Amino acid sequence: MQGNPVIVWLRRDLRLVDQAAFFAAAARGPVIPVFVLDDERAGARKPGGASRWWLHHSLEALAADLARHNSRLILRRGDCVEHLCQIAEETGAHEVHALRHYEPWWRDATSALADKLDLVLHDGNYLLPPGSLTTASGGAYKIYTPFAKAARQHLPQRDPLPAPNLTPHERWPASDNLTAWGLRPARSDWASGLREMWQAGSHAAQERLAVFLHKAEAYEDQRNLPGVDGTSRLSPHLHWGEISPGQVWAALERVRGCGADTFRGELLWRDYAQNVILQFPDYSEASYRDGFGSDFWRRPDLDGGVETDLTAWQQGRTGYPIVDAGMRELWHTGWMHNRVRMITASFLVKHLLIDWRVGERWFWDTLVDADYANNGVNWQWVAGSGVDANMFTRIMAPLSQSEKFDAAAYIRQWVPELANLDDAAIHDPPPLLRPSGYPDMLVSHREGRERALQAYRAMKADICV
DNA sequence: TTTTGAGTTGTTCGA
DNA sequence: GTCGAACAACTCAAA
Repeated sequence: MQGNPVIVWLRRDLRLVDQAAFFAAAARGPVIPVFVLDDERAGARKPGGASRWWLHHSLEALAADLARHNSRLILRRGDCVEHLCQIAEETGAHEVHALRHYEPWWRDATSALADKLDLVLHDGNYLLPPGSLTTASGGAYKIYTPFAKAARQHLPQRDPLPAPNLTPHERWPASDNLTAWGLRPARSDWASGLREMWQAGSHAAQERLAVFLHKAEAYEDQRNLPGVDGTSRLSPHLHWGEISPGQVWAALERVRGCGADTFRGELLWRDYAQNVILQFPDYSEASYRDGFGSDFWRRPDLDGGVETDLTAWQQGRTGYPIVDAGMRELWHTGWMHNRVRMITASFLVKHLLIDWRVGERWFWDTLVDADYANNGVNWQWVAGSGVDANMFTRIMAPLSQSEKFDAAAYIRQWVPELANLDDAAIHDPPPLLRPSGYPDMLVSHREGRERALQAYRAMKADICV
């Protein structure tokens, strides 16, 4: 029986297993999987360079997967509503199935499409549907801890959905050529470090999960050590939906010890961040709290040092070994260890007193796991400008963080000009041991800290008037 | 309704 | 070296 085909509209849910849209669509008729690169959509964040690289390879992997299921991946570029309507008309498809996404531009696109076609939305890229949990008084959660507590109580026990049984389909609509999209670097090949580190696609994601399950027990002890490969490195796979968080959660149920539980808490942070952007769609664009407007920060138009400080931070030439190691790891691999993300972000926001949104944009462009919700929530947390309480006056000390979390080997790996220094000297190389090629500190910890606190005191005084 | 307890990931200072 | 207090004081969630 060959009924009307059904479109599966893919965004960042590029998998077959535990993908509710595929599963439901396959039960309704022949499936036409469609991915539309809609990066000129009004209000949308264009994927950053590292994200585009990842997307290229992830689509390639999904297309190969679909080919093994006697299916295809239809690629289109432009307005997603127009393309989906056109494909529906061309093929006689009567339904579009898709997973829900909560970026403001996807919410807009979804409602625009629902006006024109029979759109069936499914949950599946989060543990619980964002917005489904409410406090006792009926409001949405704003703070992580009570949110996570409630989420743990409400999580359904369910097995991941199997891959869909795709019935062969004959008449395929036209598809773009992936390579012609030019998602990979055009001029200089900055992606060699990414290629060494990553393999996109759901098979690679499953392998990452399998590897991590063997060391999840030690996660609690090792996750904060940048020099140890103690984290899951699942973030880009989860962001692109190559693996479902529900499947990761279920797999971790079988691991004993508090390490797995701590990691499940990290998965809940993903859900929490979606709840935040659902309530505050421009959360990644503007400070949540008053006082953190553009006159709080050093202004590039008034302070010529801002531009050079920013460049030094981006290039990993701040003179703080742990900061430089992190920023170079990011540039080289498209990823940075979580502990070091905090340190480098805090350094930009507090020691350099540069608007967190500038740092957020850099991370957006350079991270393979760049995620609108996670990026904004975490930068605002570091900056102390967000819904969750992190005092601005808590200023991370990069040098003691570096020692505390044993970053010597990590620094040697990413800042080779310091590789000859011993453990005692490498976190804060004294002037005599500083190699000539390695820059002085942009600002001393004491001065940077004082400047930040001074700005904060001035802001508070201003608000109270 | 009012009150109370608590908030991912800290740092510095002085005893 | 280790410990506890101060930082500065706000907002949310739940009883």
